[in-house]
Amino acid sequence: MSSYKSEFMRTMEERGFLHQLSNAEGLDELCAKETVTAYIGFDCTASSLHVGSLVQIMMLHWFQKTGHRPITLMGSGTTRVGDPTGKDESRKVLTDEDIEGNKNGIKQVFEKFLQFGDGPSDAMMMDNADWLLKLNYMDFLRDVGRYFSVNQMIQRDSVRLRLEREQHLSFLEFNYMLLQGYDYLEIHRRTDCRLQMGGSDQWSNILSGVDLGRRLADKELFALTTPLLTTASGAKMGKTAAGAVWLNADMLSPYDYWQFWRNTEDADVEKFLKLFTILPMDEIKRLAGMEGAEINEAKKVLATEATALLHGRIEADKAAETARKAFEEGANAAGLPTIEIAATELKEGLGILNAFVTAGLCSSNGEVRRNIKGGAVRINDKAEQDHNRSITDADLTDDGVIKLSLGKKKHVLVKPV
RNA sequence: GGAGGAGUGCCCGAGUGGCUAAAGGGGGCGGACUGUAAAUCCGCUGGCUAUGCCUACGUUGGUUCGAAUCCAACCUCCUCCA
Repeated sequence: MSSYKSEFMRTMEERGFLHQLSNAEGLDELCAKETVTAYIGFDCTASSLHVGSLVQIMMLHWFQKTGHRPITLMGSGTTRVGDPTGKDESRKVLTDEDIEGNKNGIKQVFEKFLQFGDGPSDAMMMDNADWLLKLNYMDFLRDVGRYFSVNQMIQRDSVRLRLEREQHLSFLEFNYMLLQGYDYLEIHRRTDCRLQMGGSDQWSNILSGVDLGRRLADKELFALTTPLLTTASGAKMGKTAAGAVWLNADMLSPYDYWQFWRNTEDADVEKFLKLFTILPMDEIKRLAGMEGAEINEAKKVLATEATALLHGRIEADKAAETARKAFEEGANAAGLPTIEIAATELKEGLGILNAFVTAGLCSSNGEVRRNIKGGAVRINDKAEQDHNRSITDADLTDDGVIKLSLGKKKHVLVKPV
């Protein structure tokens, strides 16, 4: 079925990673012949990546698994500029300290998916600040700027949309594509990297680098993008009830991460199994063949496998077990997200509004009030109608905790310490 | 540099002196139905120490008893001219 010779390209194709390729045959041949180096860049705009980046990370994972060398590029240099792609407005300028902090937060995730080291296919981490900060403006303009046509630059979606929407686009941001193009050239020079991958929104940025490679290094560089991920009903990937689906455990617990995958739409189960687990294809086919309520089993596998990749098998099994208890037995599973509160404070009584905000279930007292009115607020599984109610140690269950629920799916345990 | 037009809540978009925390739609959240799914239907959707107070219609000032609405300057964008 697949016409590709290299294991990497075959895998990418059958698992649904491919969207655009600059030269499919050429890349396939190269991957079949030798150990290739490829990179993907990541912005340092937040202290954790979220599931939106997971496709790219999985791609690097497979790239390494099929015998090649992946590079993760931390964009701490380009983050100082800000990628205008897909943004309505200029992003706030981040301070260098913020960027450095974000970089450190993001780094941790890669170690879960990639093996770093000095071997031929061991992953490397680079940071474009290492060369971008040293650039000399005049040299850069002359050596790189001459190859960029403003006529073409303003046709690009990232720029055109801003222009059409009558949104400000600073010259600073306008330069982003040059810098990303230059990154590719620089990484190629340093590591003989031949491939840049990324989300489909990065296509034109990647091609800038391909162009530079041909002109300044006289070498064919390759470009590969993944499809833009949306759910079957069209929503963007990566939102949950509580906000973004962060990859760092301190920003989204393994339990919540598991829940995110568990709540996948039926129509997405196969696609997600292929992209976000490393289960063999025939197993995925079997799971994806399930219908009706049975498909819930496939979703549990998806959730556990995806969670295991990120947080480890132990955490994944724990999350699955917690969910089983909470949803299938209705029990007060101890593994639910838990907040701690001083026992003395609990003795005096904690206002229900305060409690739900502290637990992170609501973002303001007003929201708690509205949810109480809407019948969504429960304490120890009992609906609560009184916004003046306090929770006290009298509410402690036999397990020594108090269970706060918002709706049917969101639960937090309060534990006195 | 000149002339004209525009900037509204998470997004789109109505509103041209008080009845406006701002129509409508989208999104989000909650409820019903289910399978912790989708679709559908219903409710909610600025904050607070809450029959009141505060913040909010690009920014800063001003007029007025009262401003998203009027005026001035500034910022950004669009169109035409130079």
